[in-house]
Amino acid sequence: MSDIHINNAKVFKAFCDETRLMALELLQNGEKCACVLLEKVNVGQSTLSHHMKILVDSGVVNARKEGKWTYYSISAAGSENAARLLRQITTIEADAENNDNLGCCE
Amino acid sequence: MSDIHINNAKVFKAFCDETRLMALELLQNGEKCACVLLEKVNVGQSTLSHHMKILVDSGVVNARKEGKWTYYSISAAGSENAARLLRQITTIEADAENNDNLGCCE
DNA sequence: ATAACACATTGACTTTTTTCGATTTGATGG
DNA sequence: CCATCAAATCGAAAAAAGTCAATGTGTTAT
Repeated sequence: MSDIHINNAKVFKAFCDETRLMALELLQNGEKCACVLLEKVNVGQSTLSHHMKILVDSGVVNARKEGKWTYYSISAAGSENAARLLRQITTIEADAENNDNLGCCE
Repeated sequence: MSDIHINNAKVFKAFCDETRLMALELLQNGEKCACVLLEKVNVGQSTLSHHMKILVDSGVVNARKEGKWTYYSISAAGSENAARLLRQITTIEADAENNDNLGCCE
C-alpha cells in the first residue's frame, strides 16, 4: 500500500476518536490549557496528553507552552489542510461517467 | 461522552485506513465492481468486503447490486456531508479571541 | 437440478489503539 | 535547595480494528 495513503489516514485519525472530538469542541471557542480540558473530558491526565499529541501531530491543533502550562488551540491552517485532503480524496473525476471502468464484468 | 461525537467519529473512520483510502482512490474515476477493486488492493476478498461495508455505512460510498455483481461508487452527498462535518468540527468561533477561556491558570 | 460464480458473513487470530497508574521532566515558589 | 505543580513518557492491560480461511447466500449458466 502506498505511503501517501498511510500519511493521509494519519490526518483523519485526529477525528476518529470521541475524546479527541470532545477536545476539539472545547477548543472551538478559544485556546485552552490542558488542565481545563482535563476537567471536562472524562479520561485520565496521561490519556488526555496522549490524545492531544495525536491532535497536534495531525496538524489540526496547535500547542503553546507557557511556564508550566500548555495551551492548545485549533489550527486554521491544519484544519484547512484536512478539509483540502478530504476534498481531494472524495472528488469524482470529471470524466468518471464516460469511462468504461466496469472491468471484469460487463 | 456524547453520542454525537461517537457518530461523527464513525464518519471519519472511513478515511482512517490505507486500504479504504486506496479503494476510494480507485473509485474516483468511476464506479467499479468489487472484483476490480480486489485485483488492485492487496487484501483478501473477505477483508475487502469488510472495508467496503465500513465505507458504505459511513455514507461516503454507494453500493449497487446488479446480478451477481456489486458496484461501488463515491457518494457525492456522503462526501459533502463528511466535508460539512469536518468544517463544523474545526470552525473557530468568531468571538474566540475575546473570550477569557484560560480557566484555571491565568 | 446442479455447478460455478460474486460477494457477505462467521470465527479465530494478529495488530493497533486506547487506557491507566507510576514515574520523569521541567518550571515555579518558598 | 526542596516541595509543588503541569504535563509528558513509560510499561502493562484492556478494548477495538484488521486480517484471513472457511462457509453461507443469492445469482447465473448449463
